[in-house]
Amino acid sequence: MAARDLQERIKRLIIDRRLASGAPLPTEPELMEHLGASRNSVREALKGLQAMGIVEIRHGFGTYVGAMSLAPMIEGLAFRTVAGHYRGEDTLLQLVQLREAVETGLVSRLAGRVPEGDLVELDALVDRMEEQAARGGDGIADTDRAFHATLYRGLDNALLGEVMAAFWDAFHRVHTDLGGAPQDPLVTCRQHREIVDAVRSGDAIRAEEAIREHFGNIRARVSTTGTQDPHRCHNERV
Amino acid sequence: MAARDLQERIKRLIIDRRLASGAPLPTEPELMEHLGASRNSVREALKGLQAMGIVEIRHGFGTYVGAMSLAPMIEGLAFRTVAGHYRGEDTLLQLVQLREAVETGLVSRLAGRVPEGDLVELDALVDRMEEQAARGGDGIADTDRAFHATLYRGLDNALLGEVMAAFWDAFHRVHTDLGGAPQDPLVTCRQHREIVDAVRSGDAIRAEEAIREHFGNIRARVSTTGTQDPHRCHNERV
DNA sequence: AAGAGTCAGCTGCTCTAACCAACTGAGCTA
DNA sequence: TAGCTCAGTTGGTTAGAGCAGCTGACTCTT
Repeated sequence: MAARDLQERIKRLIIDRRLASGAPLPTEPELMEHLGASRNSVREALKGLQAMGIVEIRHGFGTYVGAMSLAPMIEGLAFRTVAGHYRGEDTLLQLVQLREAVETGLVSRLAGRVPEGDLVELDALVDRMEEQAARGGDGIADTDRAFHATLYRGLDNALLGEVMAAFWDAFHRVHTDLGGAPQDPLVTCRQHREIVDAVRSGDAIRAEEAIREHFGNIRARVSTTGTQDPHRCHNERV
Repeated sequence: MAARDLQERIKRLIIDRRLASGAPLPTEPELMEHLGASRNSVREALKGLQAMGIVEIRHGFGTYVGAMSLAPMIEGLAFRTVAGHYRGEDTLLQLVQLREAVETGLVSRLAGRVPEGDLVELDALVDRMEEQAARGGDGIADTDRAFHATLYRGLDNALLGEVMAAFWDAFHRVHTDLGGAPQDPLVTCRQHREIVDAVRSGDAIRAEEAIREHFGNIRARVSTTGTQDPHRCHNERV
């Protein structure tokens, strides 16, 4: 009763005081008095808000308004996918399809509208990706993530970009946790190059096709990922 | 230190034991012993997991594996949007654009692929919507939600449908909380009818255009929503 | 014998009080 | 002046007690 209520009241406090991300919240004793609850209840409420990214707690320093990033969503999506996977569901494939559906829709809108500066940056990222592929593939995942982030920057909508990045993160994290088959770096590089070229040419159909082929490659890898016993890979992050 | 770790260990417990949604978790005393932590720490960890929808706590009954729905994501998105809005940011518009971008991408894929049964259901929903519009608009929001949910059912991907529904919920909740301008029911009905017809005809371009017009209408409403003082509408849910 | 009411026992919820650990900043020392 | 130390603040953790909601078995009534 009280706990749920406390969370709402703390949220209202943030709204009412127009607190921006990073702004300090009252200390625990202050919140205790302001909310008329015990320390324990206040802390439990804060823990819940922390899990939602609304609040950020720094030991020995204070409590602050959180970045409200989509990190909690990534957490939830990833766990949901891993848990479902181990119970024999096709959750990982669904996650890939989610990304594919959304990204094909977005890229056709992007075709021909990406600023030249971003296109140059994308080219550079693919260059780096090829370089990393030649050296064994170290750090290629980060480059891949940067590629997608840069691509969707042209949409001029921070939220949209964040959501795309969140889906990418969730997929990547689950895939590595589950010990999925690594991608062929050369094929991946070629596909990314094609995406840049297609977007630059302004051909929406071709861009969509390029994304679809890229995801077709990913889907193939996912399908080969069998259900492993979780006890066998205890370094996984869930 | 311990709290974050405890959450991970509880998550691993769910994974390792292959617990499905609704399965009972150990009681608090059992978790205390199993995890070697105090009651308080265990509870704080559970509160965090509860906020992420991973765990469901029922007073006087027990703790269970949660439905892992996207409800927490809705919560986070909604709060982020409301908080940003009151600080003068265009967060609500960004949320609409997110929906528009994603749904236009999906509907073009849906065109001509929706099963006849779903199409009939969509027709019935629009019929009901028109009826509700004539009677003053009561319950029209629920029908609208059902419409979008039914539409994307044809994608045959539960996760995708849930994400769409989550975006709808987040927008709707924020819009009502902020006391946004109500839509013109008749226009909305006409636009939904057009969407069904377009999808049935199999014309992807037309379907996309129908969705875009629908969102153009929504965007217009959003733009007229000024920043109100939160103290003036205390029945808002944040 | 069937039904309703009661109570014991589980469960999670809240509170108090004390101590531990991380960080900051003022003041001291070299 | 530069660096160190230490006291004070903040959150982290533990402990123990009592409150509150739910279940199921027991008992009493009909």
